[in-house]
Amino acid sequence: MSATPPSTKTSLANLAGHSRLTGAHGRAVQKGQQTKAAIVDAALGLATQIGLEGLSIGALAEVMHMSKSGVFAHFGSREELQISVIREYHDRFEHEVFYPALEEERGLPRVRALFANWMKRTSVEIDSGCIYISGAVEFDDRPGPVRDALANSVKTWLAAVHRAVVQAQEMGQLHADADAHQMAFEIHGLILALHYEARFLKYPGSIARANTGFANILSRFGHDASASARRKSVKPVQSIRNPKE
Amino acid sequence: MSATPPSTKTSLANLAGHSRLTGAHGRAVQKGQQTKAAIVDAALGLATQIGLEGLSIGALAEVMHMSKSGVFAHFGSREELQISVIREYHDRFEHEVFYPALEEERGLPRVRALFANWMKRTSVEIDSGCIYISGAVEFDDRPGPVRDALANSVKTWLAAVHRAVVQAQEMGQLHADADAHQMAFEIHGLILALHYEARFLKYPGSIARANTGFANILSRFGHDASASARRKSVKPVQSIRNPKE
DNA sequence: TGCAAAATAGAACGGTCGTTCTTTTTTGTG
DNA sequence: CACAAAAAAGAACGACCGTTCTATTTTGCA
Repeated sequence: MSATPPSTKTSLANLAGHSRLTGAHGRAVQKGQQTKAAIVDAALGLATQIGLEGLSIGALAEVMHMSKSGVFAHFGSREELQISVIREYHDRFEHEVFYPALEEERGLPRVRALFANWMKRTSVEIDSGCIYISGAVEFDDRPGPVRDALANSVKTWLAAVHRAVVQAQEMGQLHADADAHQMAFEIHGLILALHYEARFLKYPGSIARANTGFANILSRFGHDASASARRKSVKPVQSIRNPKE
Repeated sequence: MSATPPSTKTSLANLAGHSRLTGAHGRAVQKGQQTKAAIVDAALGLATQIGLEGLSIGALAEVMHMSKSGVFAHFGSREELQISVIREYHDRFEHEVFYPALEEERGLPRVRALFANWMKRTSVEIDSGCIYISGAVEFDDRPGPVRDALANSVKTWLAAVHRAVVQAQEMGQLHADADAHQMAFEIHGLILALHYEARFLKYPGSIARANTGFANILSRFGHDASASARRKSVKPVQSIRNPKE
């Protein structure tokens, strides 16, 4: 929560490149970006614990040993701070979960790697909290740029999972007529149930259950073992087909 | 969100029965309980939308066309108000989801009914929000009586689902060696994924996916079709067995 | 080293929050 | 109808919030 490098690209300050030095009047920009990155880092730590909505500039300033206005000046608004936090989280998620999985070969191995990395991260977040989950609840029906940033970030990730499943299908490692969206949905559910039951309810064994659930999903959508009765999984349950949504 | 009857038992006011009339000095209690129930009803409506933490006495007073202190006096603290809301939600959930399913016969039919009723309610909550989900995020790591009330309520419900699954096992309608906790976990995941993807991401088709997922689970844990290769579902994935949690 | 620009601090603002008091109104029954 | 108890209103509190404005300090190149 604090060992990460400054990561330069914090946000929309230096639009035109010049990757360092020279502002309009030949002036270097450095210290600002640096402390801003440190602030975002601390803010991310706070936000994962108490949520993006709970994140207050006063508390953040205290953690940073700075004045409220000093912190505030870096962002110009609380919303921009929240968005910066989301961007930072997105980047870290990408580097910890997504990119490493790309080094596994396309198809089932990559799908497994994506889930394994996701699980690793979620296991940590059982203690720390997860912005993608708490943020979803906080910005459920609160439109605006923060919600958009959050939703886009999540959608990008879920699309990556879906894409990996489709690739596994194309390579003949999963049933060709299986529904990749269905599989991604069920995997997402496992992660959410893990987070809920382990972090909130403190149920032991949740991590093992999520892993087992993933194996169960693979064994149903894969066509190795026992591909007998059901293809394309099963029809929806008879009784409830709510026309809504 | 407002058509429900007063439901008398609001909370810890009239401990000793006398189901109506006569306080300590031979005085009837009526108007108070009545408006208190109305306040809780309105509070529940607000809390499902903006969360238990977002629920403010000022906003609630405005909705009720009352003064802040007038509303406050009924609860004595914000925490007690939140707990009252949780109790009210618990009762409604019980009456809409749990009790009706008890009229189905023990075993698989009751499991199906529980899930169907749960889905019906969740489908509504895609628009309104759900306290069990938002509250879990808000009180993740915030100990206290509110968290306890919420967690106990959820645990009661999840235990009921688990019990129904075990009964279906005992009646030979599911694999005897299947893990009932695993099945309950996966079902819970479907509901959470539905809520997340439909309410936050606005993905269409989520309801159908949750229903399909349930059918998939049944077809794996049930022993009718294709009970070939895997019993007790599958072993956890090899790579990640995090000792934590 | 001087000096402008950038970064930070400090004080104050209007607003909302939960809560506490005191006062007024409403209620229900003897 | 009277009258005490219950319910509701009203005003004020201290605390924190995001934000604005002005002053001070720090920074980094000429």
